[in-house]
Amino acid sequence: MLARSQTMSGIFARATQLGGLMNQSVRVRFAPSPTGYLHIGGVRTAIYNYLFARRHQGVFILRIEDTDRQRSTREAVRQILDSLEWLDLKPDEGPILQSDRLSIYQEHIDTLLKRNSAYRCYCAPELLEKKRQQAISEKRTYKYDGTCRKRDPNEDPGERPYTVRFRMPDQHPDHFNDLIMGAIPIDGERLDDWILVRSDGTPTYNFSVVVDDACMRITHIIRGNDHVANTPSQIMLYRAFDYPVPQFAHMPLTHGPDGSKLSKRREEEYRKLGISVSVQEYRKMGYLPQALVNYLTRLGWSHKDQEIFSREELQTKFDLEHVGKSPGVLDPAKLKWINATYIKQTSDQDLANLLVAHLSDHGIRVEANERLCRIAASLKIRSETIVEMAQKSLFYFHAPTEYDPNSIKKWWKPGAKEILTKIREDIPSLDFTREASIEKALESLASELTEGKLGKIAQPLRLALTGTTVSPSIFEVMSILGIEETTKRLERAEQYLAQRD
RNA sequence: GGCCCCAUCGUCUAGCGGUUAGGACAUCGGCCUCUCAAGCCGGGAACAGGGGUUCAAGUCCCCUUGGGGUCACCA
Repeated sequence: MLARSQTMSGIFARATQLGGLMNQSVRVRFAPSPTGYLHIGGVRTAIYNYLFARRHQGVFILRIEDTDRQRSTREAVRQILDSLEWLDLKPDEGPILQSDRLSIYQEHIDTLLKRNSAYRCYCAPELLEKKRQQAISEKRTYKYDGTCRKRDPNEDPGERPYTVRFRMPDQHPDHFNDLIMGAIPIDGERLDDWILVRSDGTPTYNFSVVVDDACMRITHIIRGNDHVANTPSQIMLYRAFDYPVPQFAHMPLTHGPDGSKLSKRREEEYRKLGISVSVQEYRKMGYLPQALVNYLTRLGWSHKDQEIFSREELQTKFDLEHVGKSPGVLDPAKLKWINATYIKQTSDQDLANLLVAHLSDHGIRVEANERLCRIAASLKIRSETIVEMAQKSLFYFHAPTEYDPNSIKKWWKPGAKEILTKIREDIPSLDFTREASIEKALESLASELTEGKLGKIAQPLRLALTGTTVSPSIFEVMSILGIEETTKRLERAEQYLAQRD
């Protein structure tokens, strides 16, 4: 009874101090660990947090979980920042580094120790490992046996290394309420005196997360489903501090085509399928950030039948209620379709700007001038990615060095050379700035030479100009290539045919 | 293995007791057409299985099966 009222007043005091959690504005966070590039599943978590914050006029915080100094790198932090910026998911606060907050954890440990809610544990790691192995072999759930729990805190065990453990209370709630998953039972058997501070003095993840989330007054913890099992232990820690317990929303994980959680170790496999665990890869593969955000949001969340959402729509429509409970499988085909949809909506100038970088991968150095805009315009309905667009635009920059053999067989039958010659001779009389002018000329040529069949002229011509029989409108191609280049390519084809025949 | 979660077309999903089970991607036809696309029209394709509850079950309950997650001095 006494304990209960103390707890209640503790919560009240804290809540007052914080301005009251009830009518407090939403504060969410994304907390990746900087151990490599940003994981695509992490991106989805970031998006949901970001969108939730916007929807509720809340604050989106970025926190870097770098207590594992072995694996954390500055480079990884930079990559995370870059990726979030690319996706336009910039945090309102942060990045906050856990490694800068070590003293805060220390204070919290002192509090816990003082309250007898934690104790030092001198058990040797080897011994604990042995006990765990034994539990496993006996098919029991391993649980710390509490050897050091009963130790007198004032006794001096000397200079031996120790960890700090949480003194798990006997009483615990029988469930917690998850905004996505619903009621999740809490299994007391799984609650044990877990480690808060390692023997090297660094805080463990479960400990630092709680302290940080509480101190940053996070109201809603939206994170991956793989954290559900930790949640009960974390809730118990909030209670030990008399901190208000935030709302939890565990979102289903993103799976690979094989149906299991995406793994960074399987990049090779994924590559062949057109997917990746790394966000940056999607950028390299020519995806638009808005398309990726649209796809990732819609993977696991829905708004009736709508597929395409502007950022504004996402920010007003996103809600946790319509997040599904089952994992989503990454589907590159749908991602491509969404990307293609976004490409069509993107201005020629923006596409040209994107193209510049991808063309340089092909050794082509150009600027996003008017010509490149026209090239982009000619390709935008035919490209699912910017990479594909760049690939398809190559013929604009390089005259064909060879012609597709099958196409030659089909379209450059004897007599083809005469058609090409005729076209070339007509060129000086055409207005190349107007596609209609070219179209008119070729049509009249068709009625003269091929019984009005434009295809019989266009295809041999296309082969001469592009080296293949697939390209944007031939009139558009000629117009973009210009009189001089078109003439040159025609002459070259004629030469080729002259040699052959 | 213990614990937890999940289950509608191949994939993402709508559905919140009464539907010809809808949409999107993919796929397959057709139209359009200078090729390829885009666009338009159309087809095939799903409630994992079994018990209940109910006048009525994709929708509620239980079991089975299947899938996933998690069990550290990692995060």
